Amino acid sequence: MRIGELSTRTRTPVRLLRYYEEQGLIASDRLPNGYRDYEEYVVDRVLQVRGLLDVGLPTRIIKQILPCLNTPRTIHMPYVTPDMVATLEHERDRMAEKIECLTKNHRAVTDYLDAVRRDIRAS
Amino acid sequence: MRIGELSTRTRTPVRLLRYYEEQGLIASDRLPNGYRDYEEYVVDRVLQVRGLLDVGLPTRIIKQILPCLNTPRTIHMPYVTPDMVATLEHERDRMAEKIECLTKNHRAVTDYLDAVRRDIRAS
DNA sequence: TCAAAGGGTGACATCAGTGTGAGGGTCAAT
DNA sequence: ATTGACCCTCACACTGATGTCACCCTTTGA
Repeated sequence: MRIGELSTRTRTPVRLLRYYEEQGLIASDRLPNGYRDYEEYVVDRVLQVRGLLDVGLPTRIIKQILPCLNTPRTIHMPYVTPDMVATLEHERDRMAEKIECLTKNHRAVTDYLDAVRRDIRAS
Repeated sequence: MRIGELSTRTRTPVRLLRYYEEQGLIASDRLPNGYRDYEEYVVDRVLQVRGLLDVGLPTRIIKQILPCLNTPRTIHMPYVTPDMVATLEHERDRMAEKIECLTKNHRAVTDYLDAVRRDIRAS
């Protein structure tokens, strides 16, 4: 598929798709006329990338996490250096921290909203 | 306490503390000589702010969420407009999405690392 | 065949969160 | 009285993710 379709299907500006490619987050073939040509799986990949960006991870890190998200993953195993393992472990821990932080604040906001609603109903 | 102590206790550059204040995320009194003077609770507040920033929320949003994190919260109730409630509900939902996304990817990375370790031990 | 829609590159702009440095006060210890 | 540590403001710079615009090519349909 060409970039326009990928854009609408992922609700992502064309500009960003090119940017993600520039950052090595997605890949594309080229048609004879130079147009980018994407495979079907790229749709999911883009959504994954956007999710991670939205959650606060930088492209640099996302690039390293991406191999973990492939199925079958056996293909990518031989390329893993101890260095990369360390990076991934670190990122995994950071993600855990973020989950904890978000969960805590999510609860706080929820509780607050509940209290507000009770307050309104009481008045 | 003065800004230096707050900085070391929160492991946050002085520059950022001033920035957070400029953005309305923390408050300070002033000593007669113009130095900022922080109350004890600001330490937690800064950590909260940093956590939320790290998780991808912009200061603009954090500012709106902060009232939810106060105890006792009754003091802040009267000021809540329906508009703010809507914003908070929206942010709460976005946080839930982020938690889900992070959890999914955290699991993926974890599984991947497990697989890698199995692979190494087998070789 | 011409216009419109879609694609390509490149570059500059913006915004938020930071870093950093200049230039200048305050205060405590020597 | 001076030094050094700490504080102040102001301001310019950078990075990363994005918006936007300029300029040119290709494909498609009236």
